[in-house]
Amino acid sequence: MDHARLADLLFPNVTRTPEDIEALYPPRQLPEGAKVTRFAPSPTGFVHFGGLFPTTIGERLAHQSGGVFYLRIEDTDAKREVEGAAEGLIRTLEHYGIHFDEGAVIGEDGKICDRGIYGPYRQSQRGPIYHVYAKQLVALGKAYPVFTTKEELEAMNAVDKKAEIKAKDWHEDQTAQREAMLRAREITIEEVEKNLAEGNPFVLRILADGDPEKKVPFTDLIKGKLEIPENDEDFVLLKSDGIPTYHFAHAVDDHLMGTTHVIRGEEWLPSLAKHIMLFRYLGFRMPKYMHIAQIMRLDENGNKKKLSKRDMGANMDDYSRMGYAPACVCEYIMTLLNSNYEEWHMQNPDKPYTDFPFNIKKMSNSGCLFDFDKLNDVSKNVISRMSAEEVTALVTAWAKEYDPAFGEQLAKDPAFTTAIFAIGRGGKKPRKDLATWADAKPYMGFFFDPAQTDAYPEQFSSEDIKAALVGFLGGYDPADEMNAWFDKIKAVAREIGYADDMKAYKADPSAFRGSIADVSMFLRVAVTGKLNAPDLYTVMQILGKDETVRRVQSMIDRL
RNA sequence: GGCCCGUUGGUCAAGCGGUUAAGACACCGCCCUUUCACGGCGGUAACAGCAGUUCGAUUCUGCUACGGGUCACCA
Repeated sequence: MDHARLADLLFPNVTRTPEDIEALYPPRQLPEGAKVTRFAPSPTGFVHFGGLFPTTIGERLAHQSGGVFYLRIEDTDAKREVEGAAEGLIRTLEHYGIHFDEGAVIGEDGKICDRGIYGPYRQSQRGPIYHVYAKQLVALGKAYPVFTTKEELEAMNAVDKKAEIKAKDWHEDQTAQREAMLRAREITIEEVEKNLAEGNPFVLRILADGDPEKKVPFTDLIKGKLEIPENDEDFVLLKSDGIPTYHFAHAVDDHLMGTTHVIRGEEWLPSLAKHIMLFRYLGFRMPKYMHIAQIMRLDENGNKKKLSKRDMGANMDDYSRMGYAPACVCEYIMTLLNSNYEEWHMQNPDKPYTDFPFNIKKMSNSGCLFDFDKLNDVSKNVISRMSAEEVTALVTAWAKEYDPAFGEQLAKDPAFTTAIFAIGRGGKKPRKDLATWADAKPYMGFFFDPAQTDAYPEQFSSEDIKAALVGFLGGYDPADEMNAWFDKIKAVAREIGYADDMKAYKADPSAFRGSIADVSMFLRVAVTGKLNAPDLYTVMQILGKDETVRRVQSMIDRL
């Protein structure tokens, strides 16, 4: 077989050499130790939690080391591509504070364009580059074409390959595949010419020289020392439309773009042998790899499953809908990423997570379960540290989108809303009422509208309650300091036979009709409509005299 | 089914041959408290199993079990 001739036959239009291409991609001028990482999504949908995870690692590693973090769009499968997905991906990532130094970006016209000199950053636009390397491999005798007729191709596209194999016996299928592969290798130059003349499409397959009995040592930055069986599968390099497969594009792009660290899910581990082979054939130096464990979820049977796109809690846009602040989600991700993050954060409560010295060694090598309880806890802490102004702005923005009527109320008087969120905020022990913005309404919605009123517990008579409320109204003076205000409530309690001192009440409950706690509750329900609410004195202060009196009077009227 | 990866409490996890096996979340109890939220104190709860190496294994090795992943002209 004349490989050079075959190469010319297969790629008549490719005139450049790999050297020509290399010249276009000069080595990056970066400080010692700087890492170059990338996020390389296929534009087939939204960003999901399992994707944000490795992305955050890449971003941290690059920016922490003074390196480059870039975005490359792996749009090599036109069939699966979703219109507008790439733009959505970029916007979502931006929302979570992930910024790219280079790569595909959204231009001023809202369309995707390239920024940086290592592009193009969309694989669909890199066809000619891949073909140069493909031609080289053919010329070297390391790749060969496999032709199919158009009819065969259509038939292949029609069946679900994976389902088909699943139905078959694995062993039988693999033996058949192996035989077909060996046969395909024997193609002659005459057959190639004939097929080409007939216009039959071909895929380019690698000629694998590996022996799976032999293991090659490989060090993964997370998994540690691994033993990878050599690849003996003639996997596809170029599909029949001339577009590369992931494997081929990965080798060419990450080499040319100067990626130093590839961060990807551990589902890629089984194809690592292919990549090792490809880098060797191409004469490229391999980047370092980090294969990270998948985020898991629990299925109906209580078994762990990879968190995939369709799952609850997978779509990052769902978090926005649920009212999780990006800062909270990022914080949660950091706790999962590095086990010592929480400790660091407790010691540095005011520093942004980007100050945390992220360490690869501290990463877990087994898959963790997504835990909403933990997310909520982290989230409450993050929000409790925000200023009232910040909370007001974020809750209002969220509500305007997901609960417009409530959003209107919040926006009507920002000073009023801010005063509400200032309750118990600041200081050493801030309130932690909010895990999501959606928690705001049940927490403080009564300020705007005590629509639903909790019922008074049955053991209290309407007469007692009414007497307490009337008594309160009689002495109510909004100018009172908190102590004076509470003393008056105590006085009311005494008048109606309720204990004004909890110790006395607890010592002998039977001596009283109830306690000051109950009287406070009568008032709380009247004013807030709720059995539980933030500090009542402050609530009344914010509500103002007129509204407070109106609400208490309204309750009296209803009793 | 072959290959690969993994396995410390309900969850996330420290631990790198000798520890009373951290801590966080969740849960329970007590305290603080006019409710709630916060905070404080305490509690329940774990090295998948079996061999081997060793004076000594959670830690090293092997096997088994279980879980996960992968085996496309998808990434």
